Amino acid sequence: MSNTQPKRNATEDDAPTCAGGDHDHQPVKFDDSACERAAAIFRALGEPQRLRLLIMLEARACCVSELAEALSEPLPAISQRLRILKSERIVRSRRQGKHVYYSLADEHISRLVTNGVMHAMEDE
Amino acid sequence: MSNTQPKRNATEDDAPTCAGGDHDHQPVKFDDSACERAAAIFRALGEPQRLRLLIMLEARACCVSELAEALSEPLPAISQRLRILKSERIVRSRRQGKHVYYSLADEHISRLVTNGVMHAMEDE
DNA sequence: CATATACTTGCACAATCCTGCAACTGTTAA
DNA sequence: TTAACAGTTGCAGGATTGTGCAAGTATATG
Repeated sequence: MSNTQPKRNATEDDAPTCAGGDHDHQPVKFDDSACERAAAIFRALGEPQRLRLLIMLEARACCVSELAEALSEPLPAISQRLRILKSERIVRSRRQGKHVYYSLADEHISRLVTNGVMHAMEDE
Repeated sequence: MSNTQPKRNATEDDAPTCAGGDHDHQPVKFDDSACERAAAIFRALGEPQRLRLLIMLEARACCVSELAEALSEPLPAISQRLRILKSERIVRSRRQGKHVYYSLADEHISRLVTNGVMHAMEDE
């Protein structure tokens, strides 16, 4: 027998670690929904334009027109991106008179953004 | 054209990002390429299947067939995903006999993955 | 009420990306 | 060398997603 195989070569007598989806064991500490939720967050962070928005919001809360002007982009585009970020609970909006101010939802997000950009800067 | 917009001490000069300039204020210090690089990393983390792969690799290095079996997915699919992750320098591969073992590239990535999943679990 | 400002949403087009199958390369064993 | 195993890569199809313009809401002011 090929003992070159790491350890497991059973076809299906041994339940896979976290696949399947039939029953939840607890070999893995992450359930499926958390995995998908995390991926959704990462995906929302995965566009340069949205990320730039978040980087600006990390410094301070901004209203839409402010962001649009700073990034030299049409206001609807900014609004769309903020909408996506908000739908993932990455940003939070509060109305103040005529303006709607956006800010990062919590410290976790802030750290995620910072870590990602830091890593990118170090790496290259 | 009275601007009712909130105070913006910065001039109408757009591009607060330093595309070429060096010394800026302290609002945000990041260049465009870092932003795109970071977005690329986030995007790579932004698919549940890839993220699951990374979560497994966070525990220990695995070879492709091992991952394929654990996740009950065809081997080419796993290989494709690993290829994408490797192209972003998120994972690293080392050959050992017949097998190719993959592992997370560095601690930064590991922390990014952990933070993302943690956040997802807390949030929902 | 009417108007201007601030922002949002709908819709169509284009680009991107994921998936699955098949064929190909590389490595070990006989 | 051949055969079998381990991974990789190429190529459509199909779905998801970003973009831009236009029209729609919402709030404040005259």
